[in-house]
Amino acid sequence: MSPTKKRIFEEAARLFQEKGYPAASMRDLASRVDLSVSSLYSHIGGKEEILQKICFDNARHYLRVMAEVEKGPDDPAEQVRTLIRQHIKTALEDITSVTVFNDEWRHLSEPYLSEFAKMRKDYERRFIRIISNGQKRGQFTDLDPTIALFTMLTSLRWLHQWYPAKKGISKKALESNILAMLMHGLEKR
Amino acid sequence: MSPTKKRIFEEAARLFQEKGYPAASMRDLASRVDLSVSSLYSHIGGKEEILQKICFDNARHYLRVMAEVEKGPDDPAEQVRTLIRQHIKTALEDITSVTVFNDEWRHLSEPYLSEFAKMRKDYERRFIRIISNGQKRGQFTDLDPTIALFTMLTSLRWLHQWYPAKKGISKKALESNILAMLMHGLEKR
DNA sequence: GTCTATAACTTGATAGAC
DNA sequence: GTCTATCAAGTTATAGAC
Repeated sequence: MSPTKKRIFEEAARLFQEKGYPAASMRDLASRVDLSVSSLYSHIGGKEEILQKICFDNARHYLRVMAEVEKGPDDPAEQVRTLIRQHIKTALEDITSVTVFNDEWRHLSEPYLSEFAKMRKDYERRFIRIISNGQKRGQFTDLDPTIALFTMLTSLRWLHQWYPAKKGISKKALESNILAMLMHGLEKR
Repeated sequence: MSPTKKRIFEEAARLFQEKGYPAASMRDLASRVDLSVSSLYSHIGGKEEILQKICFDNARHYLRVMAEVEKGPDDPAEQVRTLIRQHIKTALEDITSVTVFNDEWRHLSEPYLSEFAKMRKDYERRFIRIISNGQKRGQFTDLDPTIALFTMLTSLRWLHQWYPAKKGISKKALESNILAMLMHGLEKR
């Protein structure tokens, strides 16, 4: 990918995060990369192409991690911990892209929207299977697996608003705190 | 409020939830309430007025609940439980409005945006104080209070996508599962 | 309160010169 | 690959008749 094209994608991700996809205009984007609007179209096919790349790159990434975890040791508690750690790691490494992936995917048009939903559903199904396994072995509390899953997945969504501002806390500390919160909860017992 | 005005606000909330505020047009809204676009303006001042009402009604509600909790028994664990229960209750009772409040507030224009941010920050500050109190008394684990707070607050944000589809599970069961997950975590110990 | 018609503006995208 | 100029469609909102 050419340097200009790369810059366009990076600035677009930032813009989509700040304003949301529909409110982000190609004029905004052009001004940020210091090009005219029409010049953008020498590098990309259109606005939605950018959203598609962000969404599917991330979806593929998460599915790849899931496949690795499934191939690894058959220990549900460790598998869940690995998945959460990966979510945190990915979110911190490329918080802009992950945020857009999380919040803006619904603005994909068909048939991309359906394709994306399928991948998402697949990921959730496989995650829930791991949680169910852990419950069968008595490692996990008998919560509804879906509730447990979504509580974990969404609890990472505040990072992009909050973490950049709070430099005092290290990535390691952040990871261990979130992991402790989700695995052990707030209350002592 | 007149019945027509009420219907406009209700349909608008649904529309904002489905498409997001910027992508929801007054034409969409007019068509849903079976009026012409111009007739909408006999009932409301404009598009953003609807968003403002949703955001500030909810913000005031949450702050009112917080005030009651602060006046109640000085037991941090019980206070946190009450707050979470209230979040779940409110979300289930008016899931559309709460979702818009959560996801679309950033599209408020000034000075409303700053006013809203102030109320939000106030709520967070007071919630964090309760968590810190619980930690000082040894009721809570020594997590970073901000991390604990946002993990709790955002973990409720998936309800609107998921709960309407999954009728098998009762509100009571949902509440106890989420509460258990946040207070005790996934893992047995 | 309702409508039709329209103003004033922004949107994504393209034509065509250089 | 860059630009200026422009298009066609969509946006919120209003004027004014009934």
